[in-house]
Amino acid sequence: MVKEYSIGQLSKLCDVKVPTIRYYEEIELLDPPGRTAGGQRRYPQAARDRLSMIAHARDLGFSIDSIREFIRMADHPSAPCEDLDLIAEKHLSDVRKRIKQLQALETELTAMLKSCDHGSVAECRILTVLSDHDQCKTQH
Amino acid sequence: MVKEYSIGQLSKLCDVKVPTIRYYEEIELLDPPGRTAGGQRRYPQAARDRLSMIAHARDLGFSIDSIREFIRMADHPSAPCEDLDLIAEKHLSDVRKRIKQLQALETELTAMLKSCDHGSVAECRILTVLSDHDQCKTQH
DNA sequence: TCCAAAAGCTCTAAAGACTAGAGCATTTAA
DNA sequence: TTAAATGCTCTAGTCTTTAGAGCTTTTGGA
Repeated sequence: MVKEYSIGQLSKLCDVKVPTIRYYEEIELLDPPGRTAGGQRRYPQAARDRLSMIAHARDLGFSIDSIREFIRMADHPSAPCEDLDLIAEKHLSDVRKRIKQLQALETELTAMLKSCDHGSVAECRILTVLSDHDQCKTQH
Repeated sequence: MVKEYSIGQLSKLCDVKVPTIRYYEEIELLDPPGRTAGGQRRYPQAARDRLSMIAHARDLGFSIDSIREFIRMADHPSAPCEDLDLIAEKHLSDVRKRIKQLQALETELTAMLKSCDHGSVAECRILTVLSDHDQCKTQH
């Protein structure tokens, strides 16, 4: 007998709030699950995997649209190579851009913390760094 | 005579859309500027600096509320710097976590592209990577 | 088996951070 | 001087969630 999950169980397992799960169904990011005689949702294991993937990708900062592409990719592993290649490449460059931006941000935040040596705001460079783009250690 | 900017000039200089500038004024992130006889906004240099700071901070991922804190502290320069420090620290650890996650994803996407190179159909591991935390090269 | 509590259902509305459009007024530059 | 560009306010929409009201279904213990 196959294990099924209620929406609440899925919510806990994937750390996604119940209304969010219903929202994902509404925007067709999740397939509509089966229902009990009383109308309650019952999810198969596959739904758990997918929701977990969505949650993880969201956490990584991917847009819903990007996730739709991931899903499309995953659902058609036999699609022509060029198509897959193109989609993957687009996402890879996205990921790399994101990493670069975050590394720039890391550098700046580290510099801010270093210069903010628990003095008063008068000497705190966080505000200076934030106001003046030329002060940035990196481009973005 | 002091240089003043129209809202459109400010928009171009700071790369912030015109309605967004008005929105920032509405939520009191920007001081209401002076007006011409005809009622158009005219911004002093200081407004440009502030908007530039706000835009930069938003770009770095700070929330409006965090920015409010920065501004509040800028207006009270004798206050201790620790609060500001805390905000930056919180962001820094967040940023580092995200960098690690994305680097793991980059690895997977690169592998996918490689397997696509020989004209054969890629075995799509992206969904697995995204769903299964245990598969990740790094912790998060 | 019965019943209260927990969990689920739909629907509406809000939050945060913008963004777009309608319809009109003011500035600017040829 | 006059047409184009820009600005004004106001309303309403976007996207991704999240919360609440009011009702129904499930579940677990007596």
